[in-house]
Amino acid sequence: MKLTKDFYIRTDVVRIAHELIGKVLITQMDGIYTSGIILETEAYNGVFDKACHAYNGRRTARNEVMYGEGGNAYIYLCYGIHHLFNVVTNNSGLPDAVLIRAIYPLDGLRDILIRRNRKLIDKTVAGGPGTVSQALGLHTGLSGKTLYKTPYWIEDRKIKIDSAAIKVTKRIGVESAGKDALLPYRFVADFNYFHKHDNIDKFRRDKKR
DNA sequence: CAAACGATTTTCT
DNA sequence: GAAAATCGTTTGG
Repeated sequence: MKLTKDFYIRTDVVRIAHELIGKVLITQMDGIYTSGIILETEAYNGVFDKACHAYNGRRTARNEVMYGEGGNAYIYLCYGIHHLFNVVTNNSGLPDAVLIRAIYPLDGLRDILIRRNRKLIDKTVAGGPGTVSQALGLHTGLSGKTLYKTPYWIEDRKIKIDSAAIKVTKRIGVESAGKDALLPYRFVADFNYFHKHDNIDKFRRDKKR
């Protein structure tokens, strides 16, 4: 079932980042349906978090959507090349977000491979925040839309993950955030946890692949 | 208005 | 493992 407002507007962004592991991120646009199981996330704790775009209340045209109500997506361009997809959380005025850093490709594998210019599904197809967006067709032009309907949303398909299989670490690429760079805000499940899953097919909606 | 800088990925050695 | 690619956003003068 599709996640609704009550999931996103909660105040504990770290908990939400943890809970998003194992949920399914879906895009549907131009007649193409693609999805993946969320494998890796990072929490960005609003104005208190030096690694967050909204640290100390910084508010610009780019990050404005972070200040809106939880349940919208914040997509921005990183390093001039990569489109990074974030889930905005918390209530209006509290700019928290969760960066989706990796997925396990689930539906629309043919289209995902075409978008990524690859031949086979492996952990490099959508194993980083930039490649997640490329695999699912996400880009900055889609920033600020609601996660309750197309072109993108998140579902709970009741995929069970052993809690011991979710690693907690410091975040990637935020060294300049001082002591905040050490916070345990990153959650990771291994690609192979699903790739070797006996019954992964039952979680697919696109049975043809 | 100029310059530096990224919540990264790919390629080449 | 190092280095290039690449450009909108932010910052400084």
